[in-house]
Amino acid sequence: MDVKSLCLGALSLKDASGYEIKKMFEEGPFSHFYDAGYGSIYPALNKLLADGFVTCTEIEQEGRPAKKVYSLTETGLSSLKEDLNKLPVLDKTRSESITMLFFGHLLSPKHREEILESYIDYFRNGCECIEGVDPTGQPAGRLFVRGLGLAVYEAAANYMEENKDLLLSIDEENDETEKQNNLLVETGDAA
Amino acid sequence: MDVKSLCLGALSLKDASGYEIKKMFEEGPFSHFYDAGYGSIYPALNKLLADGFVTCTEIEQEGRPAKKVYSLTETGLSSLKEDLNKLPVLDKTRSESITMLFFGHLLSPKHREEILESYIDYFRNGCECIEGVDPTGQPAGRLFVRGLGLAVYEAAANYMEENKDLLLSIDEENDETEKQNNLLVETGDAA
DNA sequence: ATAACCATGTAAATGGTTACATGATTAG
DNA sequence: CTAATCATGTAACCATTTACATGGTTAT
Repeated sequence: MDVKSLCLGALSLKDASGYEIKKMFEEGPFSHFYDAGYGSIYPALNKLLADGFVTCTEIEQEGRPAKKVYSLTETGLSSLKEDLNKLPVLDKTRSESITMLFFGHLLSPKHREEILESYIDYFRNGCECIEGVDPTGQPAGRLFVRGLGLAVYEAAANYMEENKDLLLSIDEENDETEKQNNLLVETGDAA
Repeated sequence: MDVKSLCLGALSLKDASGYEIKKMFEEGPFSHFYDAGYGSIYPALNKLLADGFVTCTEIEQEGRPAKKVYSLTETGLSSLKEDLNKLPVLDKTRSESITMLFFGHLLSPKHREEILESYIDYFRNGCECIEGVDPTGQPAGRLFVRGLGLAVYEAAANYMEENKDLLLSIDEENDETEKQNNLLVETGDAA
């Protein structure tokens, strides 16, 4: 599963241009479990076009640049189904916020709280973003994923709010160490 | 934040060899929010050694290959703290399981259930894996992250178990479409 | 005016995975 | 006897990100 398959997936929902596919990835429910930039979408679409998995119609617009709208072909749909019927690769999550909180004892209290608060905001925004999309009439798969995203984001935000003090308590525990650490950061001149 | 910073982080907990760092990533609470293979860890350690961020002691062992145990230097610790005091990059999650369930209507009912069940197992195993590590005496940061992982995994597993029927109900809704889709998969000969 | 949005693309750089290479020991 | 564990490393490959390049329109 790469950006090519992802584009095929997006096009299975509706015909779209590269620009619109990007929007689908970052605005729709898509954004919460996969992402892709222009630098990967445009080459992917050109590759799919060359392979006959999509067709392309150039559409002139008044007062806007022309856009290339892509449609799935029958071979494109078959290819997508083949991808979809493989066994999924295990999830890969890369969270710098969690990594930083994990090493909370090396952080200044101020920065630790800053990270915590913006991470809570991140999940609350995620919830709002999902809730903002009207689920009426959506197929079961998308409803399921929507609910899963909501459940996970809410659980994360709630846990963090309820356990803030666990992280903030480091201050009292390690007060002396903290001071030394901060001194080191101020003094140290690493590359 | 790359594998180099991650190695510095691991070494801030205790001195270790590349092999041991890998184990920390895949067994400890680490595994749930970041991962790295030998192909990135060994080059990272050599780079860190060349930069003076770590020192290396070769330790001969009876009946085992010699191992290189790395320790953080003062500049290494400063560098780690610098990394840690930046603003974290937003989480990046890549879930093929969710992508596949999202396109549930294009999946055979059997495969859809298979993905769902093994995804639930994945989260349940994640919980067991986290619970399997004794939290006694761990610093606040690690306790916090431990609890967060547990909360998120439990929420995901519970949601999926409670809403299984949402996905399995696609069969009745789209019975005719399904048959056509399956026919297409069997007939189609995409590259 | 200035930023944001619409719209497409390429090239270089980054960073990581996979496969390969080696080899002894121990547990099932 | 076979698989797993311990232990290190390189080279090729791959995918994606970032920076660059261009340019009109619309909203603030």
